[in-house]
Amino acid sequence: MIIKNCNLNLEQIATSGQAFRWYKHQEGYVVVAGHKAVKMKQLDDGIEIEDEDNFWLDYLDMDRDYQSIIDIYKVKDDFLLKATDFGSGIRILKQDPFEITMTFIISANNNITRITSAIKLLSERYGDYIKTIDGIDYYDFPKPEQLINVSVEDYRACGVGYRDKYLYQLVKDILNQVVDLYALNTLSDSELKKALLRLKGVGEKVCNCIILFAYERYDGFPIDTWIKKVLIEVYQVKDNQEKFAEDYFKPYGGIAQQYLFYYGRTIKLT
DNA sequence: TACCAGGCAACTT
DNA sequence: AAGTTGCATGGT
Repeated sequence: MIIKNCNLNLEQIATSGQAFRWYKHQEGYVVVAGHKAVKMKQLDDGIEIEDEDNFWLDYLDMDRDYQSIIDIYKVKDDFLLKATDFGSGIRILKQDPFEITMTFIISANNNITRITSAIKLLSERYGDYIKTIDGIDYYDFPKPEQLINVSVEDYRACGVGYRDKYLYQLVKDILNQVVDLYALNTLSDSELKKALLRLKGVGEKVCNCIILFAYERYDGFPIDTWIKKVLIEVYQVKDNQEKFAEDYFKPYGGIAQQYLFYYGRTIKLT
């Protein structure tokens, strides 16, 4: 299918730090999501996906008008003007709660390369085989049931480091029906955050990533090491960053944050 | 070698 | 309540 939209850039989405299963492939990307692996290619005024499933329209959040959001932020200050221009093709993907929660537990105090490699290993070892595209095999992110016999050491062997025990605990809690990530979407923002913060390995930052990328809550503002640099060097805010961000970047703090992250990380502040 | 990476849990004060 | 410290691991 072809999707025409000017706020839709594959490379920007792939490198914006929200998804770890977009693989550069020939002229475009192979994207693994929704138990599928498909080729996507950039066009001048949109993208082409080698698949007809309407799942992708939802996954890519095509019902939202990102230009109207950019228009809100680009007039707030010069840095946001540059950031929204630079990342005008970014969209917030609607991703799977379990995969996102596991992924962002792994992301803590880690770098994007290692996170990507750990997610790939987990999928190859424990997820369903999906298909082979141009000689490369693609695997689904494992479902909790497929991780039932995976030990703390097994997680460690996938390169997740000391976060192994957090992953193990999360899967155990899900299998024992202590938590149901797929039932949390009915909760209010604050109740959802409280439920997620109870999980080991999930703190304020990871929680904000999870609610933004998997629960369509766009006011969470994840503050990581890059965003800290932006807040300090650009906005001169060193203390009470959460409070400042919540106020200054509303009402789509999470989306604004994504522009700041993508731009700030690219221009390498300091 | 020391520091960093989409921070967090556990511990101390 | 607020501040400090250790943490796996590969890259620079």
